[in-house]
Amino acid sequence: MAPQTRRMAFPQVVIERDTDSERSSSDDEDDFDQEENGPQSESEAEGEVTENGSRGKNEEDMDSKEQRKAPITISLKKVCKVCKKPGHEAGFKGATYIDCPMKPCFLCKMPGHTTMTCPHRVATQYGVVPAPQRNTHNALEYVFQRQLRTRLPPIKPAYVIPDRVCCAVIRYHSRRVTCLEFHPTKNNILLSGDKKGQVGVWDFDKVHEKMVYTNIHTCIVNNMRFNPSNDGMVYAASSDGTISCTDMETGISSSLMNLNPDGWQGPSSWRMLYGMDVNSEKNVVLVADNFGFLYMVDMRSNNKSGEAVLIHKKGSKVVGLHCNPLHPELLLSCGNDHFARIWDMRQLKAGSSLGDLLHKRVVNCAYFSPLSGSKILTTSQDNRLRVWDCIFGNLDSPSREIVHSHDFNRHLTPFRAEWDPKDPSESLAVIGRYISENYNGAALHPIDFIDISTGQLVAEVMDPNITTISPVNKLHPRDDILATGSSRSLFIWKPKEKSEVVEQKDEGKIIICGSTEKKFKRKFGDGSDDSGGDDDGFKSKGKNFKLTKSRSKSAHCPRKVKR
DNA sequence: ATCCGATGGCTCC
DNA sequence: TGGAGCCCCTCGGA
Repeated sequence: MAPQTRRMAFPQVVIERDTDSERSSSDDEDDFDQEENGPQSESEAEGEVTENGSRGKNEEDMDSKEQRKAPITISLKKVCKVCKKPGHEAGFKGATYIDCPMKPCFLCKMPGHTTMTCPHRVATQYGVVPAPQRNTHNALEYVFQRQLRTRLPPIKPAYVIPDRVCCAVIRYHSRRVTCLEFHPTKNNILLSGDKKGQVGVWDFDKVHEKMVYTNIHTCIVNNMRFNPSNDGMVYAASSDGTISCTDMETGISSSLMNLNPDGWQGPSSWRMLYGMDVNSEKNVVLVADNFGFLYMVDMRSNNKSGEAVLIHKKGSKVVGLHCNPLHPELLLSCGNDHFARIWDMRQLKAGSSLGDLLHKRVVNCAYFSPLSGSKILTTSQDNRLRVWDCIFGNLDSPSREIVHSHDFNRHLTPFRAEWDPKDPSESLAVIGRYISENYNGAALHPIDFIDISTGQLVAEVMDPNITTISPVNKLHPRDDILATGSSRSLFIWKPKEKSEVVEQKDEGKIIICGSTEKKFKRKFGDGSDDSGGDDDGFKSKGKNFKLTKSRSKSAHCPRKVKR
């Protein structure tokens, strides 16, 4: 197979097909056949495995006869760890993952090919299902076209992609990061929540200062929002069943609501809060739980307002809530019942949704577009982003489906495609990628920038030192900055040219937190490892860590991935 | 180096 | 409807 290049605008990274993969079958023969009796056919090998697997009552007799005849030869023929059949083997060959050919494509879920040859991987816009031509000219759509569409400039501006890590805190959290939120007015403050319930307040202009509040929640922080009338206060919804309201300066926190006042009575009664948003027009915090219910808390009185409303299938998790930025009466919810739903806040009762957007799998998140609020973008575990171009039009099917790898659901924070809040054309979204690519010998998981109006991959950003998956990403509301939560670490990305011109005092710093500092010092290179000669040194208060820039074609990766 | 476990959703019965 | 068992690229700690 000829090497294939991925179609992309920026950065230019040539993906070389790992030649190991192409000779994998011959490798199998060479590496795994331990027989001394010469070559053996596939069927014989299979028979041998079967025999080993079904050793019955006569096994001792057979063994003794064979012992007398000839020395025992044990076949070490390996079987595929996925389908348990011999002849092929799924797993990493170097930094390239070889799929089991017996399974449907891991990326697009269609049978007949593997991820390696999936057309969506070779050219990502291949899988975009275009918007159907509809003739639905209703009055609402007419109003929308006249009043709202005119606010959007007809020509898309050039995208600015933050693609260089300018600072990072390694192991800032003690468990994996679950959510991020930029401060609404202070440009350099990033909030992060983790699986343990801790909330970090990171000033990425003062990288060395670590501030993590540990007493706010007892388990997963699922969503955070700032109080729109007091940006020193932040609300957080947690799987401990509480909404917290915390003063960012002091860390003093109060609980607005507790769904488990009697403590742990078993998993069937424990309520967890997932989706959350604030509606500043109506002065309420909206939260939803793992049993399908929506709750509202008045922000002025801090009292629960009204009764809980069943908005998704009873007993299913409601993972996302989003208030429309322009129409305060519109609410969008999504959950594990495979639906995203549009609601009228004035008529909130079970079964009265304005629209039900069906997905094939769990919906990780659903967001209105950030400026006009007239589009919807959802991330579903069926490896597809879905776009509805106009919420006032026909909602029966999405305008576009974009195949994208983000379906791993266990042990990882769910991936969420996030709008770029600065993009006036409302077409740029960012989302981490689950599947890895072989970038010059390292298996890296890029963060993708996708033009959701075309399905085209605008950019994939990665850094050779970030070998973990980055499911949590958020774009800055005003600056060209991307924040990433990857495992327990936080990263701040800026555009290359910009960060080279505007050097801030702590720019380019990496701080390693926690008890495993020595281990990470080795990993990131303190002179003792073979990380190559031309890395950029990042000096930070008496320590000297190295972090290589994201490179384009000449990218090299100091740390080979061993699997 | 290797193993293990925390975990969530899905399918099958 | 509910429980058992399964699962395909994790990640970090013992």
